[in-house]
Formats: sequence, structure tokens, C-alpha cells
Amino acid sequence: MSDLTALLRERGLRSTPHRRAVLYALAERPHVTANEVASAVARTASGPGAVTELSRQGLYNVLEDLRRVGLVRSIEPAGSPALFELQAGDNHHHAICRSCGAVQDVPCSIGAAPCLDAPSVGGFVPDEAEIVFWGRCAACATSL
Amino acid sequence: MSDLTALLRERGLRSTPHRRAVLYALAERPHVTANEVASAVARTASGPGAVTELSRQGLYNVLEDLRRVGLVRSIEPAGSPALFELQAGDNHHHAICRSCGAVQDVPCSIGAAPCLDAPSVGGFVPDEAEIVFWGRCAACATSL
DNA sequence: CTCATAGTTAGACCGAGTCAAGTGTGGGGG
DNA sequence: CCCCCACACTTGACTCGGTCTAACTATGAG
Repeated sequence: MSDLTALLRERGLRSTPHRRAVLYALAERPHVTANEVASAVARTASGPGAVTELSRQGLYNVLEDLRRVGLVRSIEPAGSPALFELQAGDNHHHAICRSCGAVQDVPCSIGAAPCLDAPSVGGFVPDEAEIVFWGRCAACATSL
Repeated sequence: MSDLTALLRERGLRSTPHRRAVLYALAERPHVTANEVASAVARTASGPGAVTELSRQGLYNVLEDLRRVGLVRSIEPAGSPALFELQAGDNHHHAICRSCGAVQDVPCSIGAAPCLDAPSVGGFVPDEAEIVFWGRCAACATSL
């Protein structure tokens, strides 16, 4: 758990219980909404790592801080609140189930990095490509 | 303008002034927010095609109807309200400028259809791939 | 010890979109 | 010709996710 502390310090952030709790929560379950992070953190409140409730503002501050230093990434699929995950640095993409909303990681496999190839169009300078595959997850596809 | 009527009938929708006005507005300017559509429609109110103001709910109804029959497509970039465009049927993607928010169409050029290749992962059955390139548009890139 | 600053809180606020329920309205049947 | 019903549309309250503001508290460098 103290590696979380190291991680935070490394990025120039103070290591606070809330920040550690958020990182810990995201490590356990990827692709969670801000609310889910909040309740995960709240649940931590009863464990040994005891954490006081985190206010809404506090939560967003923490998430934004972590995002800014590159520890956390967020995606905002159409029709869903923002989802947060630990930044793995592997530039993977996401597959989202149209019927149950489950989010799955998809390794960035198309060739090397299809990711930044495309738009030489009109002088546009891309720095990131975000790909979302919409469809049905295994469970929902079979139960059709 | 009556081709809009035909278009609507073809898809099983009554041709109403509001629906025509929305289609017309989208034909003129792609990637507009619901609000922008609303004001475009309102502006039409003073022209020859006179249209009475369209309520918020009415607007969303029209947009949803058009989307359902495949005349309109919408994208919801992170941190922005939904943007609407006419469905061109060409499955193009979008490049969004991080600094000015401008949205540009990007032809779906990577190979044939990178679009549905990827996730054989875990039984996921994709039906659409949505790609967003984030970066700087020509104007913002040069003015750095 | 002390003070600036980072972190936190409570609560008002906002924009985008949805819900529910009512009002027109226009195009068939009786 | 009139009634009636489906569909278009309006109004206003409401929800949800998130932001802003203004305080308060804890921390840690000097």
C-alpha cells in the first residue's frame, strides 16, 4: 500500500489517504463511474486503512489531480457518465456492450499504432486516437 | 426543399415544417449541438419557410425521430454536449481540436474497415467502431 | 511557532437532457 | 359533416453529472 504513496510522491503529489483509497479502488475495478469510486472509497472507511468520507468536490479534485499527473485516465462513452481507470500506459481501447453497458479493454492491436496514422487531413495534428467499439458482450450476444 | 419531404416520407415519418427545418439546418452546418440546431431553426422562422419556435422537448423528439430512421447521426465527445450531423452512410470518423473544439470529418481510410476488425477479444461482437482523433486543428497548431 | 499553501467541506448553482401530462391538429371512418 | 384518434408539439418540473465559491482545517517549511 505504501507503493501507492511512492507512486504519488513520484508524480509530485502529497500522499493522502483519500488519494490512496481512490487509486486502490481503481486498481480493484476498472471503468467505474465517479459515484462508484465514491462508494468504494466510503467502504474503505470501515477497513484498516480507515478513510473519512470524501465529499463530492474532494472526489473530483482527487480524480482531476490523478488525471493531471497521468495516473488515471477517463473515458466518457455516449450516454454514460465518465468512467475512470488506472492509466496503464498501453493506449488500449474499449469495447462497450450496447445492452448491458459492460466495458472491456481491447489491446491496441491493429498494426502498430493505427492510433495516430490517419488524419493528415487539412493540417490537423493528432496526439491521441480514441477508439470505442460498440456491440454486444459475450453474455448479451449469446442470450439474444 | 420538397426533397426533404420525400426523404422523410420514405422513412415513414410525416413531413412537418420542424423536421424539414432541422434537416435543412444540419445540411448547412454539420456537428452542431442541440442548442445550435434550435437557434438555426428559430432563424428559419423569419424566412419564407416560416416555422414557429420549436420547444426543447420538440427539438429532442425531432432529433431522436430522425436518428431512429437513420437520417441523423450524433456524436458525444468527452466534455461537450452531443453534436448532430446528417448521416452520410460513409462511416467517417472525427478529429476534434483540443484547444478550439472544432470538429472535422475524417474519412475512414485506414485500410478497408479497421472499424470492425479488432475485438475478437472475449466473444465481444462489435457492430460499430467509433474513432475520435484528439489534437490540434490547423489553425490552433500553427498559433502555438 | 507561525504562516502560506495544499487539501477538504458544504452548499449553491448550471447545462444537458428526460419525464409526464396536457393541447393542437389533421386525416380517416361513421 | 362531424367525431375521434394518432401523432406532433408545448409546458414545466425534475434528474443527473458535474462545476463554482467560499469558507474551514491540516501540514510542513522556515
